[in-house]
Amino acid sequence: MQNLLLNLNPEQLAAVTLPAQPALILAGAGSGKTRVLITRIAWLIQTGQVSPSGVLAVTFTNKAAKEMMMRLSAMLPINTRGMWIGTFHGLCNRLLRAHHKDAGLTATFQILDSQDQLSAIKRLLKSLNIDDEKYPPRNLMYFINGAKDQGLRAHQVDVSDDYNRKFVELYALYDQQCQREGVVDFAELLLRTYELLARNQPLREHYQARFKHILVDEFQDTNDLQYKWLKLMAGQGGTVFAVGDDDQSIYAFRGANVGNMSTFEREFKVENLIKLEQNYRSHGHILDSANTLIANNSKRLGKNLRTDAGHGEPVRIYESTSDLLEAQWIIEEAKSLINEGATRSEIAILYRSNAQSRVIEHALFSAGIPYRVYGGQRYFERAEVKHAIAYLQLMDNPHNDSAFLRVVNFPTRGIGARSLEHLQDAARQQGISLYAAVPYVAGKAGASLGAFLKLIEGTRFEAQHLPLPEMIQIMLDMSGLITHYRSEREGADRIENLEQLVNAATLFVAEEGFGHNAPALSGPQADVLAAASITTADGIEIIDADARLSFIMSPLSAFLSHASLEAGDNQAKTGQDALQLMTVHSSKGLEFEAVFITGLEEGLFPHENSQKEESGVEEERRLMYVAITRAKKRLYMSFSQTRMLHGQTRYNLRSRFFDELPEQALKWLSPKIQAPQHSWFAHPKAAWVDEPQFGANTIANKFTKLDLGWRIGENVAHLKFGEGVIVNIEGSGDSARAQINFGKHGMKLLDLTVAKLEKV
DNA sequence: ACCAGTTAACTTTTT
DNA sequence: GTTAACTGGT
Repeated sequence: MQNLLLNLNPEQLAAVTLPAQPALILAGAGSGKTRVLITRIAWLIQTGQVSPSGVLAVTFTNKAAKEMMMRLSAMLPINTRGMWIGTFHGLCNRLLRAHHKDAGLTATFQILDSQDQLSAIKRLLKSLNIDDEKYPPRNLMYFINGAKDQGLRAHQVDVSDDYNRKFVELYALYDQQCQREGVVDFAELLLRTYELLARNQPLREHYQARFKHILVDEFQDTNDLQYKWLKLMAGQGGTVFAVGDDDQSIYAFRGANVGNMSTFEREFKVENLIKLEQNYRSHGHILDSANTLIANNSKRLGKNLRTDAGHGEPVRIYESTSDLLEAQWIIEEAKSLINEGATRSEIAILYRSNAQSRVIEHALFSAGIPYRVYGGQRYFERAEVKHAIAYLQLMDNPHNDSAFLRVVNFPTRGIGARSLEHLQDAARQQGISLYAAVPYVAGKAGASLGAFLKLIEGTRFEAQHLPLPEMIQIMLDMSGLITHYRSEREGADRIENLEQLVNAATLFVAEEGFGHNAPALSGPQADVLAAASITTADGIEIIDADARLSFIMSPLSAFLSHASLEAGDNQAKTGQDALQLMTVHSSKGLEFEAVFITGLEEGLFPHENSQKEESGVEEERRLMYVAITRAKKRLYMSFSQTRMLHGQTRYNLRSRFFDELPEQALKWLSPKIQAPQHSWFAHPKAAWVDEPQFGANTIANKFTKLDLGWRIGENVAHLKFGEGVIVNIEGSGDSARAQINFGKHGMKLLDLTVAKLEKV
């Protein structure tokens, strides 16, 4: 038996071996948070305090859940497959499948991803003849998800005005539509499970008794409903072990509530609060920068990272004149890093928003440097895969109208808008699904719809007793998808993706233990199965949800939920050693030898949409904190005076975050403040490299427009508004006015003859 | 049913 | 500058 506790620092050791009481672990970036969480589970099991089936470990991403399982099986001789380790949504899916009747769902209920949800909402609005200008589908979706994330049903939402009343009404109708179609959205998975457990006492008590230890990763990212869910699962005296970092809370925009950390502390009467402040990732100057920056936030639980690694190199800061040059500079630096022996995949280029990647990609492409962009389209989100999935969904649950509409005329089979209108009328009249309404449509339209219905039923018949991969192969052939893409010019990739679906199914069936060669249970996990069926004191039989999908649903249902819950790899194909490009958000949890944080400009980072409220700026600051703490040895930050955004040139000030960094940790590679007479000529390098790109009609000639000595792009200072950049000048002489970007004070139009402006 | 041409929008993102 | 969604013509 290996000693799990070796090589833990005193804080980590204390956290791992805490008594069975509620605990909050404040774990800074790079402090070994995941390690503590996993070792805690292993230690609890190894010391006999809990059996593997008594552990509930919740994460936010599938990646994190997988990593946890992998590392846990490396520590202990157990099969983690049957354990309750997963995402909130994955675990809820399992519970709802096992108890679908109690939850008011069909056995084959299907899960809508955000795309599906939006189209379901659009469909709803259309069927109700509601003006989607007045009630934008996207807003309605945010409204519904926001309410659900707080644990509120339509009738529980406070109505403030008529506009809101309509939203609430539509929320209720949306839920009815989903119920009719046998589908649930992501938020519904959680809310349904919550309601199931809240209402069903025997079930609740069963799971509360079962899960002796509940462990939560990234606790700062929980929303209100997830917190309530955890509270319900834990019950009285439940032991929740929450690990998180309030300084890394960057998902408030999707409902995450950092306040859950202090609420948890209060409501669970947490006596065990441990801070992990020893950082094993970054050198001193980098860490100092992170610490000094984040100290500007007001609402913090308080934490300061330290390292034994020494100061290391200073943080390098570069000011560029244009986004193009910024990209070129990044590439020059990256090149020299590689020449010095750096591995490409150990270099990351981070940006605030995806739109910024284009310039950088372009420059990398021209320079012939391999790179990888995270956050592209994922496998199960590709159109052709979505189509194939829709056929499978119809085979498993024909009342899924979204799936029906997606493929009823794809490949085209002569079912146009008119035919569908008839069908939708019939369905509405009868209050049934489109599939069920087909017999009610007469004439030519009825005939072609009938043929489609026969196709689905024929496919289901042919496939019914076959293993999942063969089932999918038959669907691909019979649906005509493969034939359709074969006739398309650029269909080869799509066909390959479709064939890939068969492979994915083969892999899935093997991994989830479906089929004949499912591994037999043995060892410490046997009790997982033993609990499969229990009878409570009241004589109510409970079918216990096992963590393995194969016990509670058919391979097809399981595969479909897998497709919705795990959209597939979010990163470009691995293989070649490549530079890593991603948003700051998607960099969370990763680390690199060298990091470039780019586009550090007012309006971009912090983003302009977040500047209205102080809490918004604080979240941006945490985002910046996350970005800084990704770097191990070398950190670059850059910003540009001009940038093409939405097709027009923007003049930005450098980010306020620069003023919040410790000067002694920084090294400015270019002058911090430029002499006014130099303006964009300030960098000889810039001017030369620039010439080819700066054609006669781009930025260069804009600078030639002089008025009263003021130039577009020039940095100025105003008594009241502080520093700004001249974005535009209109008129001339005594009617000249300048549009000036004052960063946090916003854009102002000032009369140049009146305003007291100074050159900076 | 399908194409081309026009228009409006547009942080961050996992499940 | 890009893209999705819509309009009008064939």
